[in-house]
Amino acid sequence: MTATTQDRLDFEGTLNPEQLAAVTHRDGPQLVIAGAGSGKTRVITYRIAWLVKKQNVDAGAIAAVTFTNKAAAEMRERIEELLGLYPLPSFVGTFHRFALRLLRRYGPKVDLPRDFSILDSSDQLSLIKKAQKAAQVPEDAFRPRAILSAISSAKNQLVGPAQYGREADEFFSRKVASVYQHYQSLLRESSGVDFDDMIRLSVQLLRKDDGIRRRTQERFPHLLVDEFQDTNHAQLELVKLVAGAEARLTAVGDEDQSIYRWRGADLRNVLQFEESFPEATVRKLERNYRSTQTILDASGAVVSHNCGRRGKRLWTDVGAGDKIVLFRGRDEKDEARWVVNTLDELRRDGGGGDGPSDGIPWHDMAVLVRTNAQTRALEEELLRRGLRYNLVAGVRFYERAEIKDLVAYLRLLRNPDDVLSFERVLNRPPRGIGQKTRGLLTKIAERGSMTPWQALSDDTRLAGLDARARSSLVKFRTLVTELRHLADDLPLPALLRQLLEATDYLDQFDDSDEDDRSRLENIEELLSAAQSFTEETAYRDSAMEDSLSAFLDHVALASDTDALGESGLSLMTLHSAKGLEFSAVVVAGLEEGLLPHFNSQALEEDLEEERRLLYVGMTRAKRRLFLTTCKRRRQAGQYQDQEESRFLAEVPGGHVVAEHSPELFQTTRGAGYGFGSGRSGGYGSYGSGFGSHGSDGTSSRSEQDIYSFLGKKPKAAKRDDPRITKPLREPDRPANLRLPFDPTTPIGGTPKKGSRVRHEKLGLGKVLQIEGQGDAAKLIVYFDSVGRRKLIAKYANLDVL
DNA sequence: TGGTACAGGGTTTTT
DNA sequence: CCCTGTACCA
Repeated sequence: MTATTQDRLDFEGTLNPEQLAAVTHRDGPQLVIAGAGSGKTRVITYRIAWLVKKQNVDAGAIAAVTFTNKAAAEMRERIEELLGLYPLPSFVGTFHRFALRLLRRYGPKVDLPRDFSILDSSDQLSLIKKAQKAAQVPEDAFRPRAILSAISSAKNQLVGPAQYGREADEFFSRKVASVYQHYQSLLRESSGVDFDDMIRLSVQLLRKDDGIRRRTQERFPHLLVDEFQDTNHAQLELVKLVAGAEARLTAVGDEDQSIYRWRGADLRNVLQFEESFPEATVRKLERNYRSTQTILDASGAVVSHNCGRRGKRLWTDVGAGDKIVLFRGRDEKDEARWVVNTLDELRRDGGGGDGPSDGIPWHDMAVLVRTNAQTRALEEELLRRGLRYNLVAGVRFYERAEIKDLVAYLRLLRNPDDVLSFERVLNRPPRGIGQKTRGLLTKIAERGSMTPWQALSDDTRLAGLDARARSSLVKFRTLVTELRHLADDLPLPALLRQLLEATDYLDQFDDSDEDDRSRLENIEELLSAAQSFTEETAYRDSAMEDSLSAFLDHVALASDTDALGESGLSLMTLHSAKGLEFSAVVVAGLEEGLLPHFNSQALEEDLEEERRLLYVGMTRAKRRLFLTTCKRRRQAGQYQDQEESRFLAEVPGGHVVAEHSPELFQTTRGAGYGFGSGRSGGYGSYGSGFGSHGSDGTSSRSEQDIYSFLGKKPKAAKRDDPRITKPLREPDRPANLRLPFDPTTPIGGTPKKGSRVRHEKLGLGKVLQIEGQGDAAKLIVYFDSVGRRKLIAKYANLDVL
């Protein structure tokens, strides 16, 4: 059986010469510069297969490290395909999971408590605020986010609080130093570890303990690292320590796709690889299997304006393909209409008249934007046309309040001295322990230098509290104590159900309220996540001694993005597009201030990163690429005139066909300057397009009412959460929301209580209540399609029927 | 204690 | 415009 798999594995026949060289590389470190679409995952997985099958390396001696869970999962799957029934490498996972493994095992060596909790970014922020209070660094002068990011970059540079304090030589950094000190003690006291510390402390551990370092190196003599351009200093050090002197390391990356500088990623790790690993071999994969030559040349031309790169030239043998289309629109609505129109056209006939109709399905197309706010106009247009879409964004599952609450309960059951979880859960659901009682408890705890839980456990310490507060607190104590006993015997899903029961957690929600229903659904998904986690780990690892701990670690590190929907156009930021590909791609909003973004225009390094962002966007396209830009755009509520992005001038004119909106033609001097060659003569080439648009359009309505955005984002935006792998409901059909909108219908008078009304997007409804008067009035309307909504009369633009 | 009112600020985002 | 976070009142 394994023989068949083995026979199928034909390295020479499947890989191109460069890939083969990387896969069969002998000892010593190598850096593989893998251009977009050049098969880097294939190189990593085949190398592992090669090591195992041709070099007889024990699979258990291989560790493959990635950045995201998603990449890790994909890699695992593909290795499994290649290796068949061979045992899998003993580690395929993220940097943080790797670090976590070390720390769970050897934590005490670096002064960590046994059951430490992993803080997410909102936990971090609240701890920072506490630290600021303790350090007397006022929040209004020193924004917690700024402080946090300073501390985070210090940690990424492996600078601890003491060293930071020594080196802080100006005002701000002295404040940071002081908060950093306090923050670290608070972390310690609350048994917490943040993401940055997971790496930093692992490095510390391996540096200072020769035995553990040697054991770790012996354990993983073969190390592969993906997305090396995203590593920060601390991660590089970790790699060095694990690789050791032998350094049988394969690092794969692409400096042109480094887009996480703001998060500490250090391009020098790629550019100066040989300094970290002197014996290194550097290879390049330049053959591209994804895009047309036009797309490769154009994107390559753009990114060649960067200095910080090794340089490469991608090629393909699929031919030139269609030209890139540049659209200049009047504003973001105009842009959205054109984009949706053009893509719809493409869906129908594949576009560009080349041969028989081969439409591109919606799910194989994407619109990429720089900022999340840009998706709004696009969403609106898609909703208006009743088209389905996937918005890759939104609140992450494990960051939703109800999920965080329940997870905090679980964390508390594992470790009641986890102060953050304790405080989160203390009065949730409300049980009469408010600010005052909480403050007193904190004070008692501080006085005895203990955690709130320890203070709560000691009756004599509660003596000073008034009877009501004390009884609430004692009730809470009993609740937690009982749940902790249950936690010892019950399997996780049952424990969660008991927890919901015992806390009356679900009572806060009203089944008839839309938001509450979605919260209840989220809780159900958490339950099923716990269920499948338990089943899976039990199956994989029957010796799983502590499923609660394992689940909590899983939850803390989980956040697989993008289980992209089966159907529907994808809308996402350029950042979240990395690693994906689509037959047709639109990069929208090529304007100064957006791409490059305002805050990244000053420093050359930042600017280069913006350019790479565009490069990443362009190279997502397999066949068709569109770029759009507008004359003006509504930002933060106001229209602003926009300049075309400087990057557009870097796209070689010969690869581009320019179009512009007739609206632009009407309102500005002749558009289309700049791209002399290959202009297709302006509007109209995209068929059914513009004639109809002009008439429904912006001119007949004022700008104000166009932007009457209601309630929350459309339901479709909330779509299925990708992190949980249960079968997902289809996103709510925008068709529900679509209603014939007739701009000629006059607005018929003032809505009164009980009036039947019609809203452009929400459809028919009945006014339940009115608060306030005139334009400022707030209406509570019950809509047939979406239920209760609160609207501002002025913006709601309701038709009274 | 907890809801509702206003001010302020608004890249990107994984772990 | 929309979200968050804090201030104030029931």
